[in-house]
Amino acid sequence: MTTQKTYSIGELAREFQITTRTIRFYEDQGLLHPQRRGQTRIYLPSDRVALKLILRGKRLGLSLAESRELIQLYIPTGDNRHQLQALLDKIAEKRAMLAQQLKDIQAMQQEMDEAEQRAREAMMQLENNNV
Amino acid sequence: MTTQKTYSIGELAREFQITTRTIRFYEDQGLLHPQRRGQTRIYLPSDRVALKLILRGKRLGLSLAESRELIQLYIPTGDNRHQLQALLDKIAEKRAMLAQQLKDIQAMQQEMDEAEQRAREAMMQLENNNV
DNA sequence: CAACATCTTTACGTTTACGTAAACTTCCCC
DNA sequence: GGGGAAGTTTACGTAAACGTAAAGATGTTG
Repeated sequence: MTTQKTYSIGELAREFQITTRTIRFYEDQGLLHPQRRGQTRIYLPSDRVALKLILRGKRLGLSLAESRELIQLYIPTGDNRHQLQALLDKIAEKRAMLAQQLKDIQAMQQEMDEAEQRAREAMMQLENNNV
Repeated sequence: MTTQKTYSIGELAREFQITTRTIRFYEDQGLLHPQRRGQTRIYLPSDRVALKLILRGKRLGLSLAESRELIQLYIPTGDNRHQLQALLDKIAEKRAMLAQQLKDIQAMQQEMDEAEQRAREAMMQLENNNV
């Protein structure tokens, strides 16, 4: 018997640097589904993974609704063909978004290079004028 | 004499698939600074570039405040050393963010691969059961 | 056993990023 | 010269993602 590790809401909040309010809000929005012991929420490793996905999604500008979709891509899929095709479509859609973001990041990185260049050159100018 | 091209608010809205309300809002937030001919706004190519940066920022999850910072990295920097150092710090900060996003994207792409695999396998199962 | 930490629910407040509507000029066209 | 089409300002509305506060249950520790 493999007993799973469990987490309290406070533990997760500390680990991920968010508030308990935020975690409860994600549950409210259907992104997390913790167990209960009485009133108290008990989180399993799978909840922790979901939380990681949500926060990663946030860093990439996903809405909670979008992250919920993403999480559902991980739920064991005993679906029918129609559902599976919809799933594949969603995956393709997310891929396209990621590809666009990759482009955006590369463009921004290049512009950071150029901005840094300009700043360094302006700094050199100041050095020279001060001799 | 090199006369610059100009754009109306409607032209830009159409080109970037946003509303004029949105463009005016960005001006309100200090992200755009169009000329005026009487009451009417006249946009220069530099405004158009700024708009592109804003929209790219949005795709990467930047707030308008963050995009405003980014845009300021492009303003000709006739600053003093202190300002320039602050500028370099900001650039480094944005770089770190982009690096994190890159990681996030790669992780997500891999998970999309896996999700697609699972979906395809589930589909194959259905095919077999139906023979 | 009193006090403190941690948990709970309920509910109103706040920020960001616009949407939507009203009421008004300006220009162009037949 | 009476409509449109496109521009303007002003202002209230809204969805998303929490923040913040109140009021209470639960556990544990000196």
